[in-house]
Amino acid sequence: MTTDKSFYVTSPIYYVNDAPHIGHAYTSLACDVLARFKRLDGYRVRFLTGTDEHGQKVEKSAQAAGVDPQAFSDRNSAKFRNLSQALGLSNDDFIRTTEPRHIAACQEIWRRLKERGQIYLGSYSGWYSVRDEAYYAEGELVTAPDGEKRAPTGADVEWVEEPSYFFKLSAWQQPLLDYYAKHPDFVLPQARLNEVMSFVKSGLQDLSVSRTSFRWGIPVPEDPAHVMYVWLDALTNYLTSVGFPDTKTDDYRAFWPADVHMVGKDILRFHAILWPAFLMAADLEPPKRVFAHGWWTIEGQKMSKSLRNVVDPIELAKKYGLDQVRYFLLRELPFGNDGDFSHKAIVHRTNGDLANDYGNLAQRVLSLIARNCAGRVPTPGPLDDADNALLGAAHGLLAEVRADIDVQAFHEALDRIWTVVRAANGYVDRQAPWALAKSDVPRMGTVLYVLAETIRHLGLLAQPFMPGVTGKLLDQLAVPADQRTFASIGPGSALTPGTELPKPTGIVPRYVEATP
RNA sequence: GGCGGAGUAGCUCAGGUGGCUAGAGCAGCGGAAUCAUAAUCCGUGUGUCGGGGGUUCGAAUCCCUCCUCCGCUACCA
Repeated sequence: MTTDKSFYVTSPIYYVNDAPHIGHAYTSLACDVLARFKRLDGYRVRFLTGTDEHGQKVEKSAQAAGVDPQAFSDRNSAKFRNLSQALGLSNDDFIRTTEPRHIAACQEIWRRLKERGQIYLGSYSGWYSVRDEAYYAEGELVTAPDGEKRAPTGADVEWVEEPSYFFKLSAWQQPLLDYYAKHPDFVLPQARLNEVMSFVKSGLQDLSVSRTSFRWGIPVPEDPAHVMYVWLDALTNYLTSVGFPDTKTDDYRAFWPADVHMVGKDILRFHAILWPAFLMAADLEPPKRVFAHGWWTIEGQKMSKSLRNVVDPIELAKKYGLDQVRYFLLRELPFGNDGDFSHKAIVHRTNGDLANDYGNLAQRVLSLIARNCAGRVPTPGPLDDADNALLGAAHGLLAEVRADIDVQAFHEALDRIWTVVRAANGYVDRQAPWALAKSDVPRMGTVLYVLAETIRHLGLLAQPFMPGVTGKLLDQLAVPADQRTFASIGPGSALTPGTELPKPTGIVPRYVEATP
């Protein structure tokens, strides 16, 4: 399908100093659902993910591991690439900040900012701990019993100054506030925009955007003693992927400004304040939306290395099934909220919603057809009110789900689809096609046709969330590959009576506890 | 401390520009059915809508106040 509609969604680039965990998977899956939905809805889509590889932490971790930072980054970046594969992500690009294309983009952004007088050389001063190799903010310091200021780690701190380039962030306070006012949906959930605005209102200071204290970063053009501040480096990846600094390319024109930057709530500020400020200062357009989602606890506990409860998403997918994990993460809680991931919850949720409601609906309908209609799509007769009500609900779903997806309300979208799943199960019981098989065969055909059409829609619409399960469902309805986009929603692409169907098999297994 | 959000059935939440007998899912209880993955369907909630006060013919929904919880309050990412 050709179209002039385009959609650009990004995950953050993940820091190679971390091991992939459920939080990374969550962000990426949300992006993936958006990307898949928009593709099915006729958009030209670009979904970007990747890894963030510069910074003092990486430099130090590499040192500790006895390898050079590039080798360290190569190794850990590969873990995130594997994660994308294991999750079945449909990303169109995987960017690494150590790639030449990205270094070029960053240096060009820098030049632009410099030319436009947005960056100046000054000196960065602050409380520095030699032992921790880190600066601390005034507020973080603690006063020791002897009256001396100490780092929160207890280390000695000293007041030091180093030369640094600064970005005139202070100049963008009002333009940012104007931008927020003009784009009230720039940050979602809305409560997060309030936080961002109050932060900006409280006053912005110029930002140190270069460092001389370590080397693992992108050299500042014409002053290679400095490397760029990691966030200026990292955020620019969103531009790199669409071809920047070449703003004339097809990709750049189609995809910039980005439609959604999906981020965890911890990095919202960088995306909602620094990033639009950098862009405006470079005379580039700010993104259309930043969505800040919440965090998962594990069995009621915060995930942490020390608790050793860090969940490997690949293991989860192996244990529960990839589509089950996808469904659970996006259905269990309002997107944006924090939630708890527990074994009990995912089993309850997926057995109840997926196996019992969704999978079993498909199975009962398909096997009724297999047994009573010689395995062919039945021929419908006249439709009564009950038939029209169910079909109408199925046909009307797209518009409603689309509205939910457009504000990243994944849980609402799924809830809405499930109202039709439940309605369909109720319809099966009330119509009792197994009884009609003995009393009124033509009516039975109508009922089963209505049901087949209904599950076709339920299959089409759930594709972004569960590509595997829905693929099996659509296969069993003999829906051709080219009739699986949302263009096939509605009666225009209805199943053709008489079409031969494959033998039905279950599409979603129940999770059965291993008996000890 | 400052700013912001939230407190609604056992659980998770929706509603909230004031006005149908306050809703959904799950759990529980009762029943039906037997096509299906022992899956499904139907029925069932006397809830102080956090407490108190106020405005109003009428408030979960507006105002005041109190209590509780949560988030944000910049340069490791």
